[in-house]
Amino acid sequence: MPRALSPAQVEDFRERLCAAAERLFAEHGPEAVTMRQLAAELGVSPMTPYRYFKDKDDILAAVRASGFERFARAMEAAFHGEADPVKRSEAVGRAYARFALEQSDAYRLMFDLSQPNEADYPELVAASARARDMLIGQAKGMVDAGQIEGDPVLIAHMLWAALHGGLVLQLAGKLGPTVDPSALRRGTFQAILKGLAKG
Amino acid sequence: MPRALSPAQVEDFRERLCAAAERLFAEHGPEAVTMRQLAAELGVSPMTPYRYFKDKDDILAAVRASGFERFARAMEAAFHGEADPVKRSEAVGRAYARFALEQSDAYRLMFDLSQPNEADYPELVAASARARDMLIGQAKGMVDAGQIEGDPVLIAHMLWAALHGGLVLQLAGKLGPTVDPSALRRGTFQAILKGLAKG
DNA sequence: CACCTATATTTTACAGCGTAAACTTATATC
DNA sequence: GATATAAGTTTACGCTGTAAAATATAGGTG
Repeated sequence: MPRALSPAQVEDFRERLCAAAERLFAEHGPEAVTMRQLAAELGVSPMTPYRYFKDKDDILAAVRASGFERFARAMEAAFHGEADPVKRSEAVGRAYARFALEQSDAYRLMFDLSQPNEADYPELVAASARARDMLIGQAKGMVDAGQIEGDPVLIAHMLWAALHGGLVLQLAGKLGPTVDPSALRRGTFQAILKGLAKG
Repeated sequence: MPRALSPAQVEDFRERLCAAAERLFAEHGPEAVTMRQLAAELGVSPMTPYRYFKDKDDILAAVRASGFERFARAMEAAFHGEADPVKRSEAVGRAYARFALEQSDAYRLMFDLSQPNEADYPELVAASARARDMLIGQAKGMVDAGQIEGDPVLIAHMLWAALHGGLVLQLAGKLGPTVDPSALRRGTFQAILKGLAKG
């Protein structure tokens, strides 16, 4: 079918390849997955993906960006499902943790420290920023509601860092056998909010 | 010089190779560093390292273990430099953050999510546990001093997760331009301790 | 209809990878 | 000094990502 691939066809191929890549990257790690495997998965020759992606790194960036998009969507859904600022913040926090644990492969890829080529991929930057803005808006809601006091941006990052840190230690298997990850998250959240309480 | 390599010679070669590997891994990422480069760095043939390490993964594990060892030493030094439990906890926290930032390449390698082969390398497990025990002991000190209340193990992990999370977000460049990383760490620490304060 | 042209796709090819196996070299023991 | 043995090198193989060349297929034009 040469002569002009429609944008829809291009997008379709990109999505199918990303889906396969996410599954394989998650299962074996990005380094262990070869372009030949990826191509075989879609039933095309090894060089075909290069018409749709610059190179293997570009595929990884696309997979990570799609992860950030689903991540942002999950938190936005939780946000819109609750009206009360405190309940909202709890719901967003739960959505965050649920995403990280249920789609831990995606989460791992998204926050992998050894992949900081981020700046080269605008889509990735945008999707990542969307997730961060979500968290900041949510902290602002709690401050505006008079629940806590302080700079909403700083507070958002405090909660984010604590949540992310706990999840990352859990995923890395560094939590020690007696620590319940869920209790850790709840305890940290409560302690921080109590520490920031107004008055 | 065949016939029997003394343990000291073996250890010497291992250490020299680890030093070179840490530098190169940090600079280019472990995947981008080849065995041939590593060998050339020591002036030996590409296969010589295989007499001292099982394979490339084994070298990475050794580098990470040595990072954890220096990490534990840095915190232990901070611990012994202060007597008061609260000052101690602050000093250990500062030592933690200083290590993560000054030796960020090592820290990155140590906590890289995509390297969970940990269990296969007892040395690595031991060195990692030593760092964790340090943090737990320090939280216990604060609880015993009556400063805060709760399960010391849980509290240690709360502080650890918050600290690690903030550092990891900082190293991944996800903090946003208006957030001062140091203020973030201090704020989180204070909020958690205030939230856990006795009475 | 046939033909040409533009592009999607495949084929081929290459340098470089980790490392197994064969080979070389040099000493410690007899 | 001969020999056994371990350290170190060379060679070789099946991979990898991907550049370049070759092929196949569609639409526009006569």
